[in-house]
Order: sequence, then C-alpha cells, then structure tokens
Amino acid sequence: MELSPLAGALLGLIGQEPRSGYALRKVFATTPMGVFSDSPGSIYPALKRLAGNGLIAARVENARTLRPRKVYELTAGGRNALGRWLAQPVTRDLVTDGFDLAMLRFVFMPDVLGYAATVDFVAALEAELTRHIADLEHFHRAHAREMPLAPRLGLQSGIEGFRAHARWAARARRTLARPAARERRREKQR
Amino acid sequence: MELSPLAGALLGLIGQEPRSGYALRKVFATTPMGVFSDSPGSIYPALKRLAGNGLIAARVENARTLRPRKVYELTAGGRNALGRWLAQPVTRDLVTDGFDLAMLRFVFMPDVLGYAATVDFVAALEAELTRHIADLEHFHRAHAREMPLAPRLGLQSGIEGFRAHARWAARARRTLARPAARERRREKQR
DNA sequence: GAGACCATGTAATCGGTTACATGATTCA
DNA sequence: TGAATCATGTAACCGATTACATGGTCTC
Repeated sequence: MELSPLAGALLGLIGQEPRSGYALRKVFATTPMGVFSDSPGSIYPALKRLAGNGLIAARVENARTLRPRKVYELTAGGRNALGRWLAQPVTRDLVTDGFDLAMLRFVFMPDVLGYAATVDFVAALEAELTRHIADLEHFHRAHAREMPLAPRLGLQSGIEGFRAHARWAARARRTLARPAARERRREKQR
Repeated sequence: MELSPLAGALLGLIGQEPRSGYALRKVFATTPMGVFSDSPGSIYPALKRLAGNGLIAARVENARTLRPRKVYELTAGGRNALGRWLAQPVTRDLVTDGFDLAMLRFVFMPDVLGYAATVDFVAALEAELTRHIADLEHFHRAHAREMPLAPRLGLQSGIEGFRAHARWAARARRTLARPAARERRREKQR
C-alpha cells in the first residue's frame, strides 16, 4: 500500500482538480514537476493501477466513442492514501536520494494537511539535512587527505547541494510561518 | 549497450582496482557514493550481467569451496565501454534528473579519459546548468504570479539547487585547470 | 559457543520505459 | 489536405528491490 513517487504525484494532481490522463501528461510535459516521463505507457498503466486499488474513479465523457475521455477524481480512499503518503515521517533517505520527492510532497501538503503540518515538515527537512551535512563533513574531515582530487570535489558538490537545500528550508519555514503571507494569499484567492 | 548508472558505478570501481562483489557492496555501504543499494540481490545479478556481456571477468579464489570468492577485473571490452559511457555528451537530462549521475561520471573520469576531458566535461555541465537555470527563471517570471505559495517555493528550491551546482562547477573547473594542483597531487602519490 | 563479519547467490515481484497502435478534431 | 494537438491504450522488456537461503571464519 506504499505509493510510488509517480502514484503520489498523480494522486496529488487529481486531488487539486479532476483530470484526464492526457491533462496529467501535459502537466509533466510543460511544468518543471518532478521530472516524470510524460509518455502514455507510463501514465495510463499507473492510472489503471490506482483505479484498480480504488484510489481514483473515472467519470467517462463521450462514452461509446472509440476512445472515451476519462476524467479521474479521488475517492475517499484515495484522499486518505494521499494524506498518509504526505504525512510519512521525514527520513534520511528523503533528503539524500533526490530532493525532488520531498519537494513533490511539499507542494501538495498545504492543501491536504494544512499549513501547520507543512511548517513542521519543512522544519523536519531542515533538521535532517543539518544532520546529514554534519555526517558528510565528518566523512570529509576523516578521508579528504587520502582522497584523489575528483572524488573530493564530488563530495564537496554533494555537501554544497545539501547546504543549498538547508538554506532553502530555513527560508521557506520562515515564509510559511509568517501569518501575513498566508492571509494575503487567502485574500487574493477570493 | 547503454550502461545503467549501477553498471557504470561497478565498472568504474572495478576499473580502479579488481574487486569482489562483497568489496563493492562495502563501498556502497560505507561511502557517500551514488546512493546505490548495497543489497546482494542488487549487485550480484548486475555483476553477472556485466560478465555475461564480457565487460568484466572473474578471477576465482578458493575454488571448489562452497562459495568461491570471485575477484572481477575489467576486460578490454569493459574498459572500452566504461570510456564510452564516460564520454557521452552532456545533455539536459544529465543535469536535471539528479546530479548524482553526473558526479558519478566525474569521479571516474580523470583516470579513464584524462584531465583535459574532465575539464571539458565540467565546463559543459556548467553551460548546461546555466541554460537550465535561465529556463526555470523564465518559467518563474511567467507563472509565479498565478502560482500558489508552495509550488512557488518548490520552484525556487529547484532553481537554488541548480545554482549551487553551477557554482560548484565553476569552482571545480578552475581547480582542475590549475596545473599546480595537478602537479602537487601527482608528486604526493609517489 | 555466540555473534559479528565475510561471502555469494536465487526467486518473486513490480513498476517504469520504449515502441507500437489507433483515430478524432482543429486550424492554417 | 496536411500538420499539430487531443486522446487512450497494449506488449515486451528490463533491471532494481525485497526476501530468502547458505555457510565459512574470526574474535570475544
């Protein structure tokens, strides 16, 4: 019952508004989202699986044509699964194996779990990143002397990437925690 | 004949010195390399495939015991494949879907293709990153107004991550191009 | 003698990618 | 009328992950 990143992305997007497979492909093709493939062979089987698990349901338009258009929306179970996927604890893996997955969850989080949970999530990312950076720096201090030039530069690249993520998290946390920003946005949306 | 990242990592490590499956697992388990799984089910089948393709060959120690130790080394074909894998042109994908793969190639590059090629590679990374950042900033300018807070922050996280990579590339290129650094290292290794 | 570490493998599963396949509609 | 866009699917393949399986060796 663990969602794959693609499944999470699809559920999150369908949760925003009902969408067809084609509409989802366009999102992946035209926005800098998660870097998922927009190929049909990727998305239609994934939607089929989600529908098979009862997490989404299709409203069929233009039935009895050759290719009826299927607009998917979340079921109660789907909304639940999305919530649990987003609420998973922040692990070391989440900040190390590509920050994309963390950002994917972050983007969908406010609408599903609310602002408070999102602030906590970003704070947890920041904490885990800080720990991971400390570990990498420890490794660097211990082994930099005996490492050839390229691996040492590679390690530094990693450390600097994680530092950039940590700086972002600190700033995002402050932005999100500022009530004024939320209020202004809320006003705008009316 | 396209190498997977795992295959490239294995070939690169075996190219440095002959290694057994277990030794390779230990590298993945104890160094911050590429974040590959160190599970046996991951590495042994991969080694088998590489051996099947004639890219590596095993020197068997303790034959006729139950589990003979196999130390793999590169064949001529393997060294060739590694060289071609490293020499692939820098594409947009290489800098966008996880910088890890680029860093993996970077780490093995000097020993196989030499310093000049490595400098070129880093310069190409820098150029491609600069282009990609420009594209993301363009997208940001065009859509930031209508984007909700979380996606906008997510996009900023991406941009800042790529900026960090670009700064690293610029610095690494200068470090690598400085002949003095190379010479000093070369002296040390004697 | 128990536990950690060395050491290699197989089987089942699962999901993503590529390539293939089809056809309607809209606009220049 | 031809190209681009809308729109949905299947089939074959491949490789990574997880769990399972085995047993030797070294050290306390």
